[in-house]
Amino acid sequence: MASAANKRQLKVEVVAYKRQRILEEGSRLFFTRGYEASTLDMLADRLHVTKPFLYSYYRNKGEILSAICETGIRETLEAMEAARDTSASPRDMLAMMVAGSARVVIERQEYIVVYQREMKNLAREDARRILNLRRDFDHLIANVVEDGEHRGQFKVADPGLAAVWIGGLLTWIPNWYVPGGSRSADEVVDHVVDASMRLVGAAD
Amino acid sequence: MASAANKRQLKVEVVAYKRQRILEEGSRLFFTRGYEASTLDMLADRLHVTKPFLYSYYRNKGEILSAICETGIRETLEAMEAARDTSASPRDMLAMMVAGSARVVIERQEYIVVYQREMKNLAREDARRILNLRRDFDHLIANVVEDGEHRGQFKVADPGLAAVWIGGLLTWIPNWYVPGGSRSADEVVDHVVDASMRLVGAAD
DNA sequence: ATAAATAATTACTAGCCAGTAGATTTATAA
DNA sequence: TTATAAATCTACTGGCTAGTAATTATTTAT
Repeated sequence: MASAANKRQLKVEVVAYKRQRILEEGSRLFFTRGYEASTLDMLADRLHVTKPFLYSYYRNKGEILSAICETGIRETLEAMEAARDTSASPRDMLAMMVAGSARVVIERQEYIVVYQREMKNLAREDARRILNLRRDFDHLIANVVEDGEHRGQFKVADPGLAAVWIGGLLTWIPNWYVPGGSRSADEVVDHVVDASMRLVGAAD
Repeated sequence: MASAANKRQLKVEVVAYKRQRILEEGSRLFFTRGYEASTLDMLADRLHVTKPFLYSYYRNKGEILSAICETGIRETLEAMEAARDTSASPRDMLAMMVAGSARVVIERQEYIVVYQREMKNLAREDARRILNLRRDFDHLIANVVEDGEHRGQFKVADPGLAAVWIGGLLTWIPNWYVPGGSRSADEVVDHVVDASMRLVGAAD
């Protein structure tokens, strides 16, 4: 039989699950209708609950948005960090970083698009926190590019700018990639990696 | 003294000017506050007029948005077409196309950002019309890339995809370029051209 | 079983804003 | 001048939605 401690534990998990489901449906809804045009009643309907339910898991509408934005950027960042904590050469490391985050972008299209499109709707402080994550992201790329440049594996005029370009390519994916379309996710990943390599002037 | 015909002519110009001013302030407003968060009263205030004034120049709020989006994409398209109607080699033509549209993107940041961010708020038909302009844009690039590929000036696996990447670079500019910042507009243009050349594998 | 605590709901309000009807001012023409 | 037309404004409303207070249902603990 379940102990009191186990029950408490389960309850924590259930709460976390509910919060996550709200974000999932929320990202889909905001993705298709836009943040402002989406009402909390719509979101509640999709979850087969009511609006006050949402308010017992998030303080307000803005907090749901900020959680979505943060999830999107944080997961791509984590994919990059995983590649960084490797002893690969700059060239291979950059390829892994780009491939890893491209996969997250493809998997989490809705989160990424909402993040990019609706950031201006964030409260001051949330915006600042999330912008910092974005900065970390750019710096991670810039560092590898710079490292590769010093070691003669890349040829770029401005590593910071090259990092921005690569970030742009990644963010751009949801604008043209259609899941279930003519190109597979793996093909897309390969293309982004190839394009990134060209941008940093990696030798073939 | 002015003839009746001249007066009529002047009036037409004045109407066009007023419509244009509405778009200018509107793009600035929508750019900073977002479309949905911007009210027509705010827009009217900035123009030192009243809300019904706006309604005598545009049918409704959505028509103002669609006019802004269309301006943004149309001007970049025109810059590209000007380069296409040249007898330059694919390499030079692509460079001119990218440089020209990059200049428009920089000059018209607000229009471009609003176009990209708020497109989902467009009425069905407006969205379709503007999407077609966007397609023309992509095709123009794709054609030059393909041409250059055949003539051995470029080296790309998929010209259509390369065109999408270049479109992405151009659209990405307003996300990081700060007018009056450390990089001049001309530098930015040069960098975009350089990045595009790398993406299509143009020989140095 | 039953009391207490937790979870979720029903039913509401307060404020905002796109859009409009009708009045008023300004320009044009006779 | 004065009559007509054009341009603009004042003043309003109807619908919508974030957020909440009070109620009911469901767990949990004893």
